[in-house]
Amino acid sequence: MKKKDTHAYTYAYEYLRDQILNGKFEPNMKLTEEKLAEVMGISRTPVRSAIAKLEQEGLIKNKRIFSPTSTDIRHIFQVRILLEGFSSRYCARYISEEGLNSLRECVEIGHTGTQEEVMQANHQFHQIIVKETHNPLMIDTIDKMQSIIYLMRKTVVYHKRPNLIDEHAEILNAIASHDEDLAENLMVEHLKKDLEFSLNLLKV
Amino acid sequence: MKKKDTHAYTYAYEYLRDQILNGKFEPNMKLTEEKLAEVMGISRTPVRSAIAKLEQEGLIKNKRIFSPTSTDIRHIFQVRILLEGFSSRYCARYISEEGLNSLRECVEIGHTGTQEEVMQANHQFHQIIVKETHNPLMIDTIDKMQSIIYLMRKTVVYHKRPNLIDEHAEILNAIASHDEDLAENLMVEHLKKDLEFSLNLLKV
DNA sequence: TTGTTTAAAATTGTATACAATTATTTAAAA
DNA sequence: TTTTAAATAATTGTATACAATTTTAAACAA
Repeated sequence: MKKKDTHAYTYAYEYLRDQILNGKFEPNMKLTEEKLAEVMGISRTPVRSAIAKLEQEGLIKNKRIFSPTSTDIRHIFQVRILLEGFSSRYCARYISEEGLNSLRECVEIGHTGTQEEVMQANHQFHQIIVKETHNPLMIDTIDKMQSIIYLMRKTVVYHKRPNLIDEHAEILNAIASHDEDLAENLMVEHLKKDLEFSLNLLKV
Repeated sequence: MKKKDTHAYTYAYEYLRDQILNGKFEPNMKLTEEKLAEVMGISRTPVRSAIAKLEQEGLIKNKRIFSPTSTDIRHIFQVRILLEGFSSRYCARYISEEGLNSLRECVEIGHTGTQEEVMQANHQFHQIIVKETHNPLMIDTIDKMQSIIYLMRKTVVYHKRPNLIDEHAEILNAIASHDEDLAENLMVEHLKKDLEFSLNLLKV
């Protein structure tokens, strides 16, 4: 199953990440390097690197699968809201015409696409806004949260949260009309709704 | 020089970090695992881990010493200001009495301590405020920026930026009197001044 | 010169053996 | 029994050899 055109540690990273995100591991399960290495048909060394990286991203904590509590998720969103709120404000002031068009496309797909496409477009919409800050640290920090954000997004799209796409459209409008306060506020409210919607579902 | 009571990879991490922060390496210099391992008297394996961690913290980029441009530093502060501004607001609402006392102590040392103590107290002051959010991701994110922030702080303290401690005292007052807006604003302004002061000095 | 191709060297990635540490089990004492 | 201590097993940390890759240098053609 090992690909020849990529490094073993990349394979290990992606394999582990997918397994975790798709819930193939018991929550809180202990990961041992040797067993994983055997399953993947590689040695411990690349598995080690992969685990170290996933620890940095918060998917693994202390060699155990991290299954966030609702408090953990609230904490993650507290940071996310701060960074994406700022990014939206920044976009309202500085966004390029191409950026705007990309955002419009995402909203469009949100209305017409398949569930898989909507997932992707949703991700893109937020990604573009952050990228437009052109701040590598900002982009990177949000990037490292993506794995866990992905778990949320799946819930939201899969269970068809009401107004999801409409809210994107509103944010887009605020950005397009350079209304900084509105853009930030709408993004903050949008994310808070995502958060509460997901938490309610996860609790059931 | 290797300590017996700690892991080799911890030693490697701390050694490299210190060397970088104290400017012992050429900016942009390429780090090779084998040479570093030889210098430290350990094998490549722990050196690898250390480098990987420092890459995550932004002190190394692509196996090269990262020497931030002023644009890089502005980007870092853009994120820092966002997170510490929020934390100050949060403190103004929720801080504990112990927290307040710790902050008071930091201000006190800022007035009376040696340069080394002032450095430490300055760090503590900001650290406490972030810690009081009790948000692990927030704390962790700021933590990973510390290495680079340290470079700034050294400049600010060493060159005795005017009003440094007074501004801390004002922030403390705002927090103690639960004035959220003021606490956030003062922190934001405080950090912006740090930034500009450092950038001006570094440019000379 | 400049650019392209090939050979050599340097460096990183991976596997594996062994050492150090940590967790688990077993057995003895209270 | 319950607790403590010792022994054993499991796991992680480190060194090292070798393979794959990347970088550098050299040789040659345009």
